[in-house]
Amino acid sequence: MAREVSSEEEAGGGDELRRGPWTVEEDLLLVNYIAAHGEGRWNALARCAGLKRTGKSCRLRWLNYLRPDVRRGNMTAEEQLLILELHGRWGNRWSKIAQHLPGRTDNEIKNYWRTRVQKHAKHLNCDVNSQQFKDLMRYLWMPRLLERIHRSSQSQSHDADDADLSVSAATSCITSDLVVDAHHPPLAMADSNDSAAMWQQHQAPQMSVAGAPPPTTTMAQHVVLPTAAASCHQMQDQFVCARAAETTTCCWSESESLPGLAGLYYDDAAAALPEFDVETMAMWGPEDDPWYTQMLGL
DNA sequence: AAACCGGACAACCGCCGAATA
DNA sequence: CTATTCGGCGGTTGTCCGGTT
Repeated sequence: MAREVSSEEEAGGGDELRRGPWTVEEDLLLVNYIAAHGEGRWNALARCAGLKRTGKSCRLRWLNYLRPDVRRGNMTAEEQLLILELHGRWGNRWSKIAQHLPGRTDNEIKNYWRTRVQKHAKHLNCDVNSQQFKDLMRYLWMPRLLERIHRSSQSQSHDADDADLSVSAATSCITSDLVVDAHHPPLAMADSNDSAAMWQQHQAPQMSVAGAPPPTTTMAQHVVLPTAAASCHQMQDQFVCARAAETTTCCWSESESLPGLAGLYYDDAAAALPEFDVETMAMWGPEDDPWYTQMLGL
């Protein structure tokens, strides 16, 4: 947030390096200099631009705030889902996660995680890195986000022309490369190890409906899903199928703390998490309250 | 109206590896 | 080869602001 420079600050500035919030004048200096000369060599840039800031400070200000492609505002459901998903894979690799959310900075994602996700872990009185909390995210919050994405894309799909635009640019860029196959990992993602691991996590529980023949393993109908919404539809459908099946053989989490949880759907998961308070499970705001109420049959 | 509190986010710090002199 | 500089990253702190008491 830029603010006016106080008279004291101007008087006492001298050759001292400035710290604290950036002013409008500093922002203009930095933006204009980068527009004329490009970014990089930040220490020299800071000197040449006449900024009494460290090169590091200039770089951070540019990357996190001034860059024209920085996205601001609330995280979309798609972005939240991706953050949960990618954090589950990579942990606190914020810059790596940010690479998959165009326009979002590592700092913003880190702040989001700390202020939103960790806050809820604290309210639930469980460690954010615990398997219990991870299961909660995976079986309650992520399906919930999927549901919201699905619902919003359904409602927008009535506007046929705008259907694809309903998905944020952020996640559509990322998941456009997801190649979903009923029995094979995604074929095209950033790196093969990650894609295989992510596929395992996205894979639906293997179902074995009583009396039904086991699913064929020769099915190889690759479906290229062009948008995040499409891949979420697939995942959502898999959740629903899993729930519909009378008996399930789970292949998701092998949680020791919640051994029966893997592969369950909302109500099952809620029943398996009796230690959590209903109110504190409401992660996504007041609009989710009715959903939680319904979920728990209250 | 003022004090207090907590959430959100901007900014800084320390460390590390890569690049360069 | 070594020392220094630079850029990137993750953790932490500081600041602002709105809500509550």
